[in-house]
Amino acid sequence: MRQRKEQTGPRTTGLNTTSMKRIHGSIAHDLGVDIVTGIYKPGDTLPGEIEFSEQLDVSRTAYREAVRILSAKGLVESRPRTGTRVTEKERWNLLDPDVLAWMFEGEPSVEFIRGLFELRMIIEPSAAELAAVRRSGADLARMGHALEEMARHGLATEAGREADQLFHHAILEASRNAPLMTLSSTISAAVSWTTIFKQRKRKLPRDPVADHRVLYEAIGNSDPVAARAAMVDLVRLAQEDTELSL
Amino acid sequence: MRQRKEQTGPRTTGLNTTSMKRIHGSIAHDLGVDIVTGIYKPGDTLPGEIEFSEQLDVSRTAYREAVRILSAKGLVESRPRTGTRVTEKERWNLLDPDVLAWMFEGEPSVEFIRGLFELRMIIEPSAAELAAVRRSGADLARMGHALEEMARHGLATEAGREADQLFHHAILEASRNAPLMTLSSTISAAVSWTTIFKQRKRKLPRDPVADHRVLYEAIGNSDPVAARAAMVDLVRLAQEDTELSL
DNA sequence: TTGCACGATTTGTCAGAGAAATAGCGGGGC
DNA sequence: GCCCCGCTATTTCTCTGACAAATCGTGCAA
Repeated sequence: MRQRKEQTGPRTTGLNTTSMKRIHGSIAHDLGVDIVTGIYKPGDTLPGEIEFSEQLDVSRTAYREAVRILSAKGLVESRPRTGTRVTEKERWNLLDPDVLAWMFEGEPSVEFIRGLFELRMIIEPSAAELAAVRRSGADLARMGHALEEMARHGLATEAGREADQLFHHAILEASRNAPLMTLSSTISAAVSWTTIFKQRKRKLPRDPVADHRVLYEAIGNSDPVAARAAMVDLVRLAQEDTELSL
Repeated sequence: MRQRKEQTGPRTTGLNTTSMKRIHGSIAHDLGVDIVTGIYKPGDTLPGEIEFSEQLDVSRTAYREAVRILSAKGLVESRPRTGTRVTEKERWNLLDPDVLAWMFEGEPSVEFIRGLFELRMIIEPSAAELAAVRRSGADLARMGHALEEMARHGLATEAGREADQLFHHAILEASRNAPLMTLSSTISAAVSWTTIFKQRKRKLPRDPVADHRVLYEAIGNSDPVAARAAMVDLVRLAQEDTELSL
């Protein structure tokens, strides 16, 4: 016995930062998805510990640890007597990798997608600029390798998408700015979303690998102005492409 | 009995996002601070559940829930047999409000402070630009009110600092971008840090309230270019001011 | 040398019992 | 009638003790 009744099954999504192998992890995942997709709305009270644990046939301990996780990400707040309630959206840690991933398990709203691209358009050009100034040879090598992978597999493949994320990640790393680097997963999510859309909805008007190469060379030449411009191009293209698909 | 032996006492810090009233909260807080300040280094193993709970005279339950919180913020990772280890810095959610607050309970490194200001210089001017285009009358009213408060109390006071944070928060809100808004607490931390420094180390060469007013009016006039410029001025000033104090 | 089984250790899960906090209700005083 | 205060019921919080599951390392065997 002691098995979860409602195992909703892994939805077809990419990477998991939280293990999710343990029960408390999968409960946190499921509840998290239900919250960010709006099944539970801000102000709603989650099932009480006894109620929930009996319904799903798990221990109160497991449920409580799951709630701790959600609480740490700002999604819920627990208090005696009133129970555990979903907090208002403004307090959610939307940039938390898990929360972001949970958002993408549903159908994120158009505004949210737009917001993410807007953020990307703010962050990445500056990151590219910094990277052009601060990059080391090792950074450059990583970018070059990712570029090769992209060229080899094409952006429509899983491997190509992975390489794309690696490329952008390498740029963030080269910016030598720790707070900026933590946004890498956020950027990745946006990148992934874009390329998925690209894959299934449109043919690209230009060769995206070539565009990446321009950026790569600008950073290689330690030319921050060109790097910023190239990144702006890159993001704008992705943005327009996505916009057409919304 | 059942009382924590080592209650390190509330360090003199500002706001708590996590309640910390409960035992698991204070354990998470203490451990979190110890991790981000480097007492536990990446790769280190945290005390085992039995060991820790006996030493501090708390239950395994409480300790485990604390570890769940830290794990949700990317600070640690638990596995059977090997124990709970501190993860490498790259995986920490530095933009998590709690993690950020914990960083500031110690003496953050110069690079980190610089990185934070760099991020602020990237984010806030764009946010101001967006706010100038999208702000509502209510947003403007909030900013105006915060401005008045700043003028009344001066930036050297606690009330003044609070008003400053409110002002910047209102701008983020007016940008109408959810992911951007979640960076508000990050910005706040940087703002708070700056003004604290200002207060105890230097006299300002210019009237900061007047500078804020320029920004406020640019946004009021729906002038994104002027708003960006004003915000750049504001952040640069804070940055230079802080730089001198490092 | 390589592969595999096993034992030891640590986290993971469960069950049950109180303790603590608190929202809401009701009674007493004015 | 209105306000303040204490009581009660409910929910989370904490503790305890037990067993399950995972996995690293060891040592044996092929």
